[in-house]
Amino acid sequence: MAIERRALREQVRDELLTRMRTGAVTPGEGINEVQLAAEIGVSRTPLREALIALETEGQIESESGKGFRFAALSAREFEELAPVISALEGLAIELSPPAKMQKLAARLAKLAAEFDSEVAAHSMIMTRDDEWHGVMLSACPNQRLLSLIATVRQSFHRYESLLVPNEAVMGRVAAEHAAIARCLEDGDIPGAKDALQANWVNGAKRILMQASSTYLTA
Amino acid sequence: MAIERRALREQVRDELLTRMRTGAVTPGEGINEVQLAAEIGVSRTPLREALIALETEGQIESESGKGFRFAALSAREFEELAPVISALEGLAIELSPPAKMQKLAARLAKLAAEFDSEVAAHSMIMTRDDEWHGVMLSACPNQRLLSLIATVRQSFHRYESLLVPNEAVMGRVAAEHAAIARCLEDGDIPGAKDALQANWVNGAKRILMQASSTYLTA
DNA sequence: GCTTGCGGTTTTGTATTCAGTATTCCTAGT
DNA sequence: ACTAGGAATACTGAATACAAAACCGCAAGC
Repeated sequence: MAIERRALREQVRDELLTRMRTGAVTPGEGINEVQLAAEIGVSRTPLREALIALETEGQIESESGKGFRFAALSAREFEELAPVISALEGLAIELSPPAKMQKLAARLAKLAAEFDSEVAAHSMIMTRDDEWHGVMLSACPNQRLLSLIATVRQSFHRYESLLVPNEAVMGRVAAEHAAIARCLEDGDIPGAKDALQANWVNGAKRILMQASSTYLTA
Repeated sequence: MAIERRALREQVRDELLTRMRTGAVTPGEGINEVQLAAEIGVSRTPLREALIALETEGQIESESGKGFRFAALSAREFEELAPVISALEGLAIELSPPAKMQKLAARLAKLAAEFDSEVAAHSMIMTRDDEWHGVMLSACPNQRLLSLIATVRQSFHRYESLLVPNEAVMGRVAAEHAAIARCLEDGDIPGAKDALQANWVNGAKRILMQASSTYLTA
């Protein structure tokens, strides 16, 4: 086993992300650095470093002198994220070698089918969704694009986790995966892109309608 | 005038960016924190915070224990950036209200024309290019998208600044601006997107061919 | 009654210190 | 001569300390 030594700031970053996704913190909430650092069990320095990293990713906001706060959730941003993700993932598919893509299609279809049957807990859905997209993107050679996608997906997942009922996510994910896999098996890249876009955008709309708007600010 | 008070880390970040763009540092070069901090005139803390922010933007790399280094320039990444930018900016155009877009078209055409005639220094070209794109994107309501574009453009500009002869940039920019403005005046969004994409991708290729590869690693 | 100025307190922003790790350079052994 | 080992050095990563700015409450004045 390759022993791994991760910087503290990375671990803190992950901890913060899970807290944000599990609802352990309320969106928009201000951050008291000493208190939070104590809670996590590190000093302020690595905490601040994690906060700064998350800030440039758009997950945390800050104001000079006022400190950091967890980014507020807004219906507006949620709707903004959908087209961005679909455009980026569509591009990723387009840039992937068609041959490789077609090979992946079978695996994707299988994963999509398994998905349906499985009674999945909320967190499990996310994990599976991430896994599926990981496979789909695994043929894309554009590293920079992949890293961007990862960032944006993080933001989106936060919304899904917090304000979306399980069944809705299930619905979006299942339909999306199946449709895309079908297109990819046929080598129909434009079709896959359309499916992606339709699912993301419509999915976001649908989700917003039934969202328990406890968290949303606007 | 609204008095502005920016955090030190922000100012350091800008300073680092200009150093990277003006070639004051060589790509891939390791960073000595104490030395660089002294040079800039701040302590290590805000410097590190700036470095971390730039790292999540992809402009700086780090390895645990080894510290930070300025991101190396690779032909590969340069080629990777082009399709990402064009996809994002294309999406931005698509999401902008057509009416507003058409209003902007005239201004864009005028700016593009001025551009040609002006004997522009290297830095001036960049400034004008930024300005032009700023106008083009000013009708896009998707904040998240705009912020992503800004980040990616930063990375791209670094390549252009360092390894591209003036005339080549001029060529790309002039052709791109004129073509896009024309399409937008006609309300031809798909055409504008195509023009964008063609210019970015071909431009990148052309630039790479004639690039003084002093800086490039691969 | 509402505003406004002041003192104290809390919290952030930055500097400094400490500890742990990588690197370098020298020495000793083959 | 060349390599392995180890001490010395330098630098990063994290913790702590300090300074400055923002918040809170209260009281005085309009």
